[in-house]
Amino acid sequence: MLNRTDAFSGFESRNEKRGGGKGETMTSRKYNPHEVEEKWQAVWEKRGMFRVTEDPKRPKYYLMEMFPYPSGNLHMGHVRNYSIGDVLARYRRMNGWNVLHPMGWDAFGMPAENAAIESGVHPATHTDRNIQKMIRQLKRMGFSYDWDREINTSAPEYYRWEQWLFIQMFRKGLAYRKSSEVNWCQQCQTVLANEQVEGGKCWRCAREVVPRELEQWFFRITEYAQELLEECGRMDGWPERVLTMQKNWIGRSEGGRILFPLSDREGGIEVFTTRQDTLFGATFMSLAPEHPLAMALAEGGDREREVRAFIDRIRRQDKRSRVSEDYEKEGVFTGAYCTNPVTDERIPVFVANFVVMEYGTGAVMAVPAHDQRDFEFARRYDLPVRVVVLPEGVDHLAAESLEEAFEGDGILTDSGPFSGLESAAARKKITAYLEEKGLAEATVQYRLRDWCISRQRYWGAPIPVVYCDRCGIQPVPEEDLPIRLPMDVDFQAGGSPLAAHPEFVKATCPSCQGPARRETDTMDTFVESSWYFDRYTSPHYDQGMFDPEKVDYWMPVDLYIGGIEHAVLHLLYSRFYTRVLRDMGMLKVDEPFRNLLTQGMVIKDGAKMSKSKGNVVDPDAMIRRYGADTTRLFSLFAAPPEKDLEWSEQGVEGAFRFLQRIWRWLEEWREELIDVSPYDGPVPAGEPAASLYRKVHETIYRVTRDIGERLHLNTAVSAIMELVNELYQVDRSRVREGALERSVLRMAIETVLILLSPYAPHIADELWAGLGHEKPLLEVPWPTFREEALRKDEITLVVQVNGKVRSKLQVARDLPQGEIERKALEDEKVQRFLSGKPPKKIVYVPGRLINIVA
RNA sequence: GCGAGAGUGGCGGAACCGGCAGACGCACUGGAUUUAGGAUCCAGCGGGCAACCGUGGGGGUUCGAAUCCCCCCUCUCGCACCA
Repeated sequence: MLNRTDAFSGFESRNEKRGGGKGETMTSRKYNPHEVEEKWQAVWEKRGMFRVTEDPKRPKYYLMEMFPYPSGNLHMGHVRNYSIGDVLARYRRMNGWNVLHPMGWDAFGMPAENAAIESGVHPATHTDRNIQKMIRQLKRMGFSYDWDREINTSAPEYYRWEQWLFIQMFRKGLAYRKSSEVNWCQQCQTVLANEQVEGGKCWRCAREVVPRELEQWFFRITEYAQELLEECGRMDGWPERVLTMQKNWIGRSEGGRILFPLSDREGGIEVFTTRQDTLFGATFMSLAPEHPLAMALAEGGDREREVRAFIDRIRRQDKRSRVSEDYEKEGVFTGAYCTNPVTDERIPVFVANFVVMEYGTGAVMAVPAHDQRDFEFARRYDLPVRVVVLPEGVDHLAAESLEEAFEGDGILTDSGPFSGLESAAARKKITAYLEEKGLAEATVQYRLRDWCISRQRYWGAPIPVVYCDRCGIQPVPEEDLPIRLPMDVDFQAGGSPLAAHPEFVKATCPSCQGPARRETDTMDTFVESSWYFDRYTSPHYDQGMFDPEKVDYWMPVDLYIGGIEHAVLHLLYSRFYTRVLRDMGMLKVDEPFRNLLTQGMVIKDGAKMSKSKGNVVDPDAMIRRYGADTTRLFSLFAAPPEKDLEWSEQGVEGAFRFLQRIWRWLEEWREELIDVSPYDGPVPAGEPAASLYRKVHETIYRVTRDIGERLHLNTAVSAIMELVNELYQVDRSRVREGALERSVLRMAIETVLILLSPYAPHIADELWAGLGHEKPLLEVPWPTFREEALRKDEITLVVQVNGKVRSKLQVARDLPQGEIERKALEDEKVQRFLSGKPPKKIVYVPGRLINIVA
């Protein structure tokens, strides 16, 4: 363990013998972060400084960070995320905004339940204990949360409204039940979310996960696919990267559905294709092994056994390896044929391992000449290849000598009346032609699938429905909400504890009053996080999900900060939920998050911190050794927010040194400055006062812009450091003789403290109070800079010859161009590089440089 | 394969809209102070003796390019038999 005195050793001895040198004796205090931080945290709490209410007189600013799962341990990723948020929240407050900055707990989820299975501690107890621990950690970091708005998603007061909304969604058909294939762990006897399957294995017991067909609850997110996609194009406050990921995830393709009638029997096979222009080249059909017709077509024929064996084999294969890159394409002929609707040819129907049931119709028209997969398949099984699209400028392609499919658009050939058309036009015409015959329709296909929200787990919000043998699925009456999780459950039995709880399962049908069976699945935890930002606006409201007036005042969130790992799931679900609530008349906004900041990971030794790599840095240890201010400061200074941050112990030392440097400077100057008021006027006459004054205003300008506009939190720290370096250059004797007024010096150090306060609020408040101030810095207005202080009377002009810097000129800011040119040409160094030749051209950029072209 | 982002000293990173490359910090070196320093303060710190050369490599536009354009290389992330 680190020794606390290590960090302070410099002070211990220094303090003993301070006071000599400059003829003064003062008892100086050493910087003890713990003392300072705990003191100020208590003051802030006592003043209730972080509480916020609606205020029509001030502009609102809703800033939040993604809430954590209460694991019981704050990690560096949290520290970074919340430090970024806290700087911005404090900055906005000091600039006059009414800032909502809440925190809560994404409290449902598997880890608590797994802990219960292993240790016997109830998930609720486990979760509450963890929350208490993390609250202490967050408070110890000094984050400015309004704790009165704390949300715990596992509280019945919260999930009650989630159940309520579920019922509304059920009534509108937005929540529905269907059979689907899910990840099933045989060891744990439960469904696993996709993100809980690691490399095809259960993340807990490492047993192979198998697909299993189960009835599940879904939310109809696909209903909003088009709107969710379109809005991506207008969300200028989100990183392009995230929008692209969402667009890809939604995955819109325009195409058509085409019916291939079956030969020798009733019915047909419907395919989805984006390449209607290649229809004349479709020489066989491929079905997914899961396709209902796959087995049906083979049944009774001589290929039945072979087809069954193939389908069984493929379906047993792990889904993951089935979609891997090196998966070899194979298939089996079903013995059946269908008819190409434009050529009237009989084409064989295959079952192919690379066709997936989940996309389109689970059936693909195979065009080997123009699709690489079909091409490989055709070569392997010796199926005909027919070229029907020629690349621009090519008038013939021999199918036999083709080495790969031509997948581009081109000019149609061998396509009956459509030959000669361009691909794009042909797609439309061929679809229209078949539409008339009732064999096709133009459709849009999305990759996005409906959101499966049921989980066969205990620690989640119960889905509020009952099953009645007579009346079917019945939503629970609203007055019976919340459907509470029973506490007396057995976790050791395996399987879902709710299903094994007879009193929970036993229910009455709200329709016929007869006996019914309660749903024992719980909701995906992503459901809770899809609306918690609405709930923060009125967390104790008990008449509905949230108070309509308050939600209208605060929403949308002005800035949302979190990790990129939620780029699709959580952020897409929240966007969906916001629209559902809007369409129910409960919200007036379309989008929940106006601006999104995705912060980078915290890494150590080049890798993400993880227990298995043994490179975890514990925030508690950092606080113990350096304090919260240093921990915050380093995590903000070492990299810009969006980039990954390499944790460096030496870097942390540097941040700690910087804070000590400010502390020490004030120790040395306090007596000189204690009775002085800060200078508050125009640029003072005479040096060094004017220079220091300018530096102060330049710093205000830079820090304000870096935090407020550019979100470059790291460079703002650099700017403050520069100002502090400048303060260390101040010559005490010049102050004594009056060349540098004490008031200017006082203004400078006060500015340092104000600008620093969002980053290191405790030490800033301590030193601020030490200067005699009563109010904490959070209640002090942010300083403004004077324009005229940024304009220097005398500027350094760069002099280039042929684009290379050769000299510099000190000139008056408003010196006319002619004068400047004359001075530049007279310059000795310039003359050397001109070697007597007259300049061909002179480029003058006012205030910046002059370039002489020889 | 497709899409996005990135490549700058020994390291983390600055450099706004094309105008002094390397701010600030770390590491390192020297000095001061000190019984001592792994503390503090001050100074130095891309390469090269120099002319000069330097922002992944090559070309281009421009008076002038880390920044804009074209080609290539490398890395990171996302998607990926999507029909």
